[in-house]
Amino acid sequence: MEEVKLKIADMIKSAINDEIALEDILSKIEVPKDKKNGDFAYPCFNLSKLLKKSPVDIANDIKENIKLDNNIKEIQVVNGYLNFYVNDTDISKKVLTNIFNMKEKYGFQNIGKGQNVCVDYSSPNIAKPFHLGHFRTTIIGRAISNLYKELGYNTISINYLGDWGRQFGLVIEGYKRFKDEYDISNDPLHSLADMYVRANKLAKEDEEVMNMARENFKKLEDGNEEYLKLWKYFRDVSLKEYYKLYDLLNCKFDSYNGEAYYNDKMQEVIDILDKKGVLVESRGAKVVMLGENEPPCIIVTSIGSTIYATRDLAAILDRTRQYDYVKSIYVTSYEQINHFKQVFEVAKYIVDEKYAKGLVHVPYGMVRLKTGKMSTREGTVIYLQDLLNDAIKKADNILVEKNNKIHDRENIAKQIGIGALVFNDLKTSKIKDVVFDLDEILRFDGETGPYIQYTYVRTISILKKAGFNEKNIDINSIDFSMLNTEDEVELIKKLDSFSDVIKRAANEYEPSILARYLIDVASLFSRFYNNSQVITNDINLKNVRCLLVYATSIVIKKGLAILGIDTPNEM
RNA sequence: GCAGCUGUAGCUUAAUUGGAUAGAGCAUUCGGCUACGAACCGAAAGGUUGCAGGUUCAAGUCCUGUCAGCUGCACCA
Repeated sequence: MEEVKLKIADMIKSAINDEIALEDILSKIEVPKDKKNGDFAYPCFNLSKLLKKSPVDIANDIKENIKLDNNIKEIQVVNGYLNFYVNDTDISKKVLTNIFNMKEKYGFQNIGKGQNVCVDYSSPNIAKPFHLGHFRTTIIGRAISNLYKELGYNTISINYLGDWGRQFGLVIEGYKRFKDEYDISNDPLHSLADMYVRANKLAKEDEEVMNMARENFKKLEDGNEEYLKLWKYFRDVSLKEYYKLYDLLNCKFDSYNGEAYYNDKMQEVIDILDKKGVLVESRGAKVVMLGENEPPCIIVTSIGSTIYATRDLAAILDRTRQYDYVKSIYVTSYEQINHFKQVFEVAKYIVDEKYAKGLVHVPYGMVRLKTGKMSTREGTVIYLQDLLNDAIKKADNILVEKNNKIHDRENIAKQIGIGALVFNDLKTSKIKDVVFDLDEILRFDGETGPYIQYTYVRTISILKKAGFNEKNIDINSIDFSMLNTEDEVELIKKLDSFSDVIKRAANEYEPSILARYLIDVASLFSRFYNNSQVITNDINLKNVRCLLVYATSIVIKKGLAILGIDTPNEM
């Protein structure tokens, strides 16, 4: 449809004697909200002053003078709008043939030409269980990474583990004091987290404990063998638990280089800033001054230690060398907006302009409970594993109830349960806070992941029953004019906009655009499915409708895959 | 206090970036399984887009003010 839009712009331009740039016309052409107003519309109001005529007269003039080609079926003038109706059979043929030829490549656009894009997401702090907050960055980050892959970029998924910092002094302190009270091998992360919480509490009450924690971390930094061994143990058991979850969620990372990895790479950052003369002393710390009324970015603290900003800068420098990225995306909650603003500002002193320009922070809203913020100390954290178990169990119960002939129930229950959770997190604008509501998250009907999965299952179920085999299809013998119901035409036009949607979702770092698109596709398909018989005695009609069903199945499967959601073959 | 984000139907939300009658899902009421899978489809009802001004042919969208919630604001990450 994009090229039709271009043609329309061209027609309008010649009809009004070239007074306006093609670009301006093109940018004004819109897709009407109501399909009764056609496939494209051009509002003539802004021409009114220029041409000194009423919008309606202008529209009528254009209509008189325009030279149509056969892409356009009809033009109508309504209230100063010029409404264009495209030739549906043309579109159907183009779209379905395209999908049929491209198959699962449909939607791919090689805009990136293999250039590297880093996506930094998930990044849990080790020695703590994975909770709902980590889930959001993981799911959103992966979707963004997949979207950029679909645009021809080579994406590098980086899990920047929180595996270093003062907190480990406390973790070690807690471990030393309380380890005998726990069965660590059974549930290492909850045990460690609990010890940490207790040590944290002690340290707040007793300055002596805090001092010991500081000392612990200092020893760790200085390479104390016993503590290093302990740290490595914490990291290993943590990763082992995380891998289980990532496996379940089907998440893969290209790098697990966390903060510790940059421990020996920060001096260079300090040196560069120093050499450029932007590193100044302030209140005993070494900082880079930023705006007039803004706090400076602290690089070295007054007691001589580095800080998270320093590590982030070291990571940026390292990633320019390792990956030569055109874009480097950070997916974190909006709490860190100012932090990244600072870091990106300072990065201009450290890396080439092109790398500094490629830095993008993608903030998302926070998960909160009806009672307030999640808090480890209050014991009000929701652990992902528990939620996954709930969702999978619910899916399993429904499967038992609805489909007793199912083949691989255990696996399909996982696909559905997890699909529901993931989709739920991706369907709304990421910047909005989400209030945790178990009933809402575990809904399987309406605008949910399972609804879309279910629609997919119906598509392939039909194709199977119809004996559809894409290898036996002669696309040239298909009569596309038989797809003439409103349901069919609308569905086809929706399928056509898939690549547009991918592009928009990637540009705006907004997976919800794709998620909502898939709801539209599923909903349009369901309507078509309900109103029209696919398997009929009219072999030509059956063939062309099967092709539509097939195209729908491809788009849904591909779309869900980008969001990180599996498509079961039955459910 | 300063800055940023959010505010749309009872609830969860959309609106192609300034366009036509603000569009969905859930919940409620009603209708549809001897048609390819009812985790579905259809219909009804539900709106002063937080509030007040302004710009514009046109404002949920832009500007100013204001209210509410959230987040950040120097050595935690």
